[in-house]
This record gives sequence, structure tokens and C-alpha cells, in this order.
Amino acid sequence: MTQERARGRRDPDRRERIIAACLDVIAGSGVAGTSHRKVAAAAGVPLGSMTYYFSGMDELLREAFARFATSVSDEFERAMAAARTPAEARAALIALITDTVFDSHRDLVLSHELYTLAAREPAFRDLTNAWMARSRAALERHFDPATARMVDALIEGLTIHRALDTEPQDPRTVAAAVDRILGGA
Amino acid sequence: MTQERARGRRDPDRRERIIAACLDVIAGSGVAGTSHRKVAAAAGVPLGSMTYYFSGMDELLREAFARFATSVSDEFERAMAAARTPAEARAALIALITDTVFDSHRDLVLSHELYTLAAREPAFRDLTNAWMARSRAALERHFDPATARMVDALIEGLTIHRALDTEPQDPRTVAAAVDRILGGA
DNA sequence: ATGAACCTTGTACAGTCGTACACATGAGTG
DNA sequence: CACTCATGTGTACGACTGTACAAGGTTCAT
Repeated sequence: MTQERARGRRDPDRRERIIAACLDVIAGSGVAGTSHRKVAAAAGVPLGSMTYYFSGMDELLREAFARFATSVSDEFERAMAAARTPAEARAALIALITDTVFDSHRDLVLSHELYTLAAREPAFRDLTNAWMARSRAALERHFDPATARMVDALIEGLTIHRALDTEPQDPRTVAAAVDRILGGA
Repeated sequence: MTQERARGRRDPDRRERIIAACLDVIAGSGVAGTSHRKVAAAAGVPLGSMTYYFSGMDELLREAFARFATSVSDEFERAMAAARTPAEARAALIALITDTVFDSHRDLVLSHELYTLAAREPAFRDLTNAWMARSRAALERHFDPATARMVDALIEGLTIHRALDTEPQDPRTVAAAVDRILGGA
């Protein structure tokens, strides 16, 4: 598998570990509170490794969020691909909104951190674009393109409101909203 | 109007100016890049004024985002209150999504910065809660509570996708999505 | 064994940060 | 006038930042 093990690499996947640690630090302290030193400590590597493996903070953040986006994207694609009938697709969507995605606080925080960067810097917007394109493609396995876009937006909004609201989200309202969006198709 | 003009205030609304400047700095550099010095420079006040008017960075950010949230909230409420018939409400919603809200890049960036803070810190989640509660209340002038929630979420998602997507949003898709959500009411 | 090429690390530097605080300055009161 | 006190400000401090880089290790081909 992962045994390219290039030339004399003493710690072959140190780079990966740094990226993973970077996401942990971001989830805990936000992009604002993320520093080379904190990430190095979290990854268990010396500070010098930071500048060796990454040209700078920007590269580190870009790679970390790229990994995050594709991993969330993968999960979504898998869930939608598993659905075989329209009814299963509907159920998968509702489950995705009410449970899985952002079930962990971590994913919620990381998503928003990424959105925030994407809102300002084009380099990160490329990541969110790719993410959204994959989501739409996954939805188009089951729905027409226009409906796919609507569903994608609805998921986004419901998920955010679920995360940012104090009172819990009513699953029946979620199901009803999905049905209304799908119903018109 | 604003002439409380307490005791010998030499610069009566300096506090307001600092808050406004803070939002500008955040919009331009992000919360991560916002510092007392940058805000002071943007507001045209000496650094010492920062610690004089605000107990610390947290208080400054909280007040700045509180002001931002209520101002966006005000605009939304006004737009919904202006609608007299269901048809007008529908049109107002579509206009809100495709034009007004987040028309300026500034509002988009600030919203996401706030969401990001809210995702991590309860103090900021209070702001987003109040914001969402007001939005729902404004929508309930025209729609039943469940529909209001759905519409609110849909607006959120469509707005975000519009902002973070490269290809432009099709207004007809937006209108169709709104109609589907409203249609089931 | 020799050397080249890469991997790894500790430390140093210049800069920015939040915050504190002693001092100046003005307005209001008597 | 002088007295009081909130308002306003310049500067200094320690902590932390990103980044550079010289020095030391390890691996591999020769």
C-alpha cells in the first residue's frame, strides 16, 4: 500500500502525521490559533520539520483542508452510492442531515473554518468548489441536476442551522423539507 | 438622537467608530488577522484607546459581531415586513437570495467569520441564535412555523452555495426551490 | 570507503501580538 | 480660580509568531 518509502526516509509518513495534527489543532483552536509550534507539538515532531515539509503556513493549511474536504466528500459519495432506490436515497439524505455529517463537533468546526477561508481566498474556494461539485455529482445519481442543486443547498442550510441552533432540530421537519424539495421533481 | 454626550466626552462616539473599524478589519483580514493595532489604525485612534474602551479582544469581537448580526437581521426583517401578500413574500425571498443578502462580499465574509466563532464558542452562538430566531419570526409573518424553518435553512444553503460556487446561480433554480418548499405548506 | 543527496533538528532572528500602566489633558463643579 | 475625576495616550514588556539556516545524521550509489 503506502510503502513507496522513497529514498532513505526515516519517518516515511511524517508529512501525513503533520497534516493530521494540523486538522486537530485547527479543530481545537481555530485557524486563528494555529501555529507551527502547536502543530509540531501535536504531531510530535520538532519545529524544524514544519519548514522542511511545508513551504509555509499557507501550504500547510491548504493541504490540511484539501484532505479534510476530500474525506468528507468521500463519505458523502459513499452514502449516496449505497442507495439503490429513490426511497433509499431519500432515507440516506435525511440520515445524513440528522445524524452523520457534522455529528462530530470537529467536522462542523473544520467546515466553517474552511468556508471562512474560501470566502476570502480563491485558493481555498477551489477546494469548496470541488467539494460541491462532487456532492452534486453524487446526488445526480438519483435526481435531476436542478433537484440535486436544491438538495445540496438544503442539506447545507439544515446542517448549519442544526449546529448553530440551541433548540434541537425536529427530524420530522427535516424529512418534510426533503420531501418537499424532492416532491416537485 | 445620539446626544447622550455623557460627561466631558471629547470624542463621544469613538467607541462606535472602533467597532465599525473592527468590522472593516475583520472583513479585510479575517478574525485571525485582526489586531488591536490594525483596528486602532483603521479607526484613527491611538492604541491606548483599545484597552480603554474594551476590556480585551473578546469584548471587542463580541460587540462588533453583535452589531453586525442585528444590522443584517434588521434588513431581513424589514424586507419581510414590507411584503403584504404571499406572492410578495415569495418574491421578497427570491430577491433576498439572489441579490440583496451577501450582495456585498463584506457581509458574506463577516457572516462566515461569525459562524466559525459560533461553532466553537457559546458566547458567539448566542448571537447566531438570536439572529436565527429573528429570521424565523419574520418568516412566520407569512408562513407556518415549520415552513418558516425550512425556508430559513434553504436561504442559508442557497446563499452559501451562491457565494462559494464559481459558476453563477440560476435564478430559476432558486425560484423553483422556494416554490417547492412553499408549495407543500 | 568516499561522496553526494537527502533527511532532521536546534536555535536564532526580527517582527507582531495583547495588555498594562504611568502620565497628560481636558471638562465639570465648587 | 483650583480641585476632581473621567477621558485619552505613548510606551514598555513578555510572550508568541513565521521563517531561515547552519550543523549533524542517515541512506544509497559508487
